[in-house]
Amino acid sequence: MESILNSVTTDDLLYRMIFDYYIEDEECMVVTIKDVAKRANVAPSTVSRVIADSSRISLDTKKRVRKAMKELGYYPNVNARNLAVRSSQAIGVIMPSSAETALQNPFFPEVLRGIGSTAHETEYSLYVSTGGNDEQLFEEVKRMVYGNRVDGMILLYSRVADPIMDFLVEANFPFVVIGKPYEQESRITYVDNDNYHASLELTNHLIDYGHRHIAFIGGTTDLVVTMDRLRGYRSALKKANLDFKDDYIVHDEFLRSSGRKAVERLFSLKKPPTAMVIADDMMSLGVINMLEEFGVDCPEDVSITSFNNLYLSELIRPALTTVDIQIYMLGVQSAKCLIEKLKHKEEPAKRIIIPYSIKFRNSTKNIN
Amino acid sequence: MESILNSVTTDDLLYRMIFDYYIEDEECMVVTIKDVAKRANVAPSTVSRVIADSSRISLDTKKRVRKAMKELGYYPNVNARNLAVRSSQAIGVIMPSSAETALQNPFFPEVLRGIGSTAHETEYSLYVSTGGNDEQLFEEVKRMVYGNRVDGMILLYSRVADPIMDFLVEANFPFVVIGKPYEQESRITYVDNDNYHASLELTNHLIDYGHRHIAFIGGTTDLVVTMDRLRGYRSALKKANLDFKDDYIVHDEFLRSSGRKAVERLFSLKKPPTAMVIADDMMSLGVINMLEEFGVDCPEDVSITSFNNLYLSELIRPALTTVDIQIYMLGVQSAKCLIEKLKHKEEPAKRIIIPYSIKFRNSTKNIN
DNA sequence: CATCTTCGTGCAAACGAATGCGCTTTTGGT
DNA sequence: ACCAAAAGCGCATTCGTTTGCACGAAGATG
Repeated sequence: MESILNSVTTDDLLYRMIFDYYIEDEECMVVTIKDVAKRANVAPSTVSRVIADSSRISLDTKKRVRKAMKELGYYPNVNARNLAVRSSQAIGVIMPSSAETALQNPFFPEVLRGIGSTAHETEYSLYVSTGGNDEQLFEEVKRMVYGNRVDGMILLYSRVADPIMDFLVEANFPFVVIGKPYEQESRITYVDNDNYHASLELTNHLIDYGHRHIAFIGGTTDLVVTMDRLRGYRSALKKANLDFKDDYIVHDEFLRSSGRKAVERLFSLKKPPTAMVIADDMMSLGVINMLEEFGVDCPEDVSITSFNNLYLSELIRPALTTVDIQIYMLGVQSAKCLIEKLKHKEEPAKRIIIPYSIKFRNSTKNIN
Repeated sequence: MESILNSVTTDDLLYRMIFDYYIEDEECMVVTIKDVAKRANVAPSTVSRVIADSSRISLDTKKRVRKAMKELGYYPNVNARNLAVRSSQAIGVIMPSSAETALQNPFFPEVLRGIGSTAHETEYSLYVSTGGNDEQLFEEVKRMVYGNRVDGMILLYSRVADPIMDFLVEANFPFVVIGKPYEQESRITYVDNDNYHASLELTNHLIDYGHRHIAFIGGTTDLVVTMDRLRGYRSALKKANLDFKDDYIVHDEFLRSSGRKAVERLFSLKKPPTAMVIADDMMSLGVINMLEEFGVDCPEDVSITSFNNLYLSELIRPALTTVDIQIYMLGVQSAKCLIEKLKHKEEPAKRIIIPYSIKFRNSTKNIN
C-alpha cells in the first residue's frame, strides 16, 4: 500500500518535473526515436525503417509511427544518423581563399544559389569554406574530408597546380570543379563553359567591328579560366591574321592601384588598343573607371567586351557586351553531378559544358 | 577439423579483402581514436582527453599521443564527437530566400567572408541556408535547429514579422541578427549600423549642398533597414523645414522593369527631385542606369547618395557618395557575438553598433 | 496437417568519441 | 616511515541512429 503511494507520488513529481522542464527550455526537450517508438508501440528500429520508408514495414504501422512523430514533433538527430551511416548529407563548397577580394564578385552568391537550389531539392546541406589564406583553406578541406563533415565537394575555381585538388584526387574523395581542371582532365568531373570558343567568338565580334588593335585583360594567370579565354583570343587574332602583341596582354588582380598602372601602360603605347577583351565583368568595371581618368571614352575611343553577364553588367554605363555563362546553371549542374556521384559511387568522370551566349550591348562600337 | 580449415580460409579471405580495400581507397581507412590509443599505448579515453587538452594528462603522454595522431594522420570524426557532446561546432547562416535577386548583392559574400573569418579562428564551420522560397527556408531552419545541425544561427537580414525569427526566439535557440529586429529588440542580440543617423547625415549633406527636393528610394518596406533609413531621411527633412512629399518616396525591388516605372514617375513630377537618397548601392546602379535613359545626368541634374559602400561603388561612373557600413565588420562581430553566446549560455542580449562613415565621392553636386 | 515461404517486427551490435567514476601510482607533509 | 592527497590513466557507459539477423505469425503448398 505504502509502496503504491510512494510510487504515485514519484510519478507525480516526475510528471511535474518534466512538465516544468518542458515549459522552461522547449528546445532541450529532445525527442528521440525511442520516444516515438514508445508512443507508437513499436521498436526503435521500426521507427527508423519508417523514416527510411522501408518496404518491409506495413502501411498501418507506418501511419501510426508517422502520426506519433508529428505529435511529438520529432526531428532526427543528424549527428547520430551520420555516425551510423558514415555520411553527412552535406556537400562542401570551396571558395577561393578569401584573402583575395575576388570574393566580392557577385559570381559567388549566384553560383551558391544554384548549388543551394539543387542541394535543397535533394535534402543536402551546404557547408562553405571559411579559410582566410591558402593554408587555412587546405587545413579546412582536410578537416571536412577526414572528419566526415561532408560527403563531397564542389570547387568554385580551378587553378594550376592546386594542392587542394591534388589532395582530393589523391584521397579519392568525390568532388566536382566548376571550371576546367588543369590536369587529369579526363579523370575529374567538372562543369564549365566553352571559354575558348566564347572568347574566340567575342574577339571575332570585335574584329568584325573593324578593330585591329585588341588588348586582353585577364586575372591571375594561374586561373585556368583566364588561360582558356586568353587562348580563344589568340586564336581569333591568328585566324584574322592579326599579330599578337605581348604589349596588349595584361594580367592583373585589378584592384584599383594595380589596375591603374595596367591601363596607363596600355594607353601610352604608340598604338593603343581600340578594343579589349576582359576576362570578367568586375574587371571591366574597374577598367572603365580607369579609362575615364585617362579621358578615354568607352565605347567611343575603345570598345569593351567581357565575361559573366553579372546582373550589374546591364546596369552600368555603358551596358557591357559580355558573354552570359549562366552562373546559376553552373551551380545547379555541378551540384547535380556531385550528388549523382555520391549516389552511385562508381559513376565515371563527366564533363558538362554549359552553353554560353553573347549579350550584345553598347560597350562596343563598329568602327568600319 | 574441417571447420577450422574453413575458419582459416575465411579469415584469410577477410584479411585479403581488407588489405585490398586498404590499397584501393585510402580515404576509407578511417583511423579512429582507438588506433591512436593503441599506437600510443594508452586508452582511448586518454586520447580523447589529449584532444581536449585536459589538464589531467601529463605532458609526456600528451606528446606521445600527439605524435601518434600525426603519424596515423588522425582526424576526429565530427559526427561522433557532436553526438557525444550534443553540439556541432557549426553555425548556420540564413540568407534571405533566394527567390529574390537580392542575393546578387555583393553584400552577402562580403558579410560571409567576415563571418567565415571569425568562424575559422574559433574552429567553427559554416552552414548556409539553401532554401528557395520562404517556406523551404523555414523548413530548413527547423531541420537545422531540431536536427542538431548547428549550434547557433546568424540571420543576414531583418524583416517585420519574420516567422523564422519568431520561431527562433520561441524555441529559445541562440541566434544573432544582422540588422535591427523588428520587435523584442531588447531580448535579441543583434549587430547593426546606426542607419537612422547615417541616413540623417547623408540627407543633411544633400541639404547642405543646396538641395531642397530630395527623393528617397528604398527596397521593400518590410526590411527594417529600409525603414530606418527612411526615418533618418524624414528627420533630416523635418529639421531643415523641408516638407515631406509622398511623391518623393519610392519603394521597389528595383529590378529593371519596375525600376523604370519608378524613375519615370519621379521625373515626370512637376518638380522632379534634384537629389536622392537610395537605400543600397546596387539600387543606385539601377537608378543611374534608368536616369541615363531619361537623359538625366548624375550628378549634373540630380545628386545621388546611397548605402553600403560596395567595392563597385567606387568603380562606377560617377563614383558614389555612399555610407560605408563596414560589411565585413558586421560579419565578424555577429559571429563573435554568437560564439560568445554559445560559450556562455546565459550571456545577455547585446546590441552592437558598427560605426559608419560617409565616403564622399562624385555623385553629388553642390548647387548653392 | 505438417512444412515452407513471406511478411512484419524486435534485438542487439555497431558507428566514434566524451566523460563520470574508480583504480593505481606518485608526491608531500608530518 | 606512514598516511593523505593529488596526479595520471583506464573502464564502461552514453549519445541517437542504422541494420544484419532472428523470431514469430500468417498464408501458401504439398
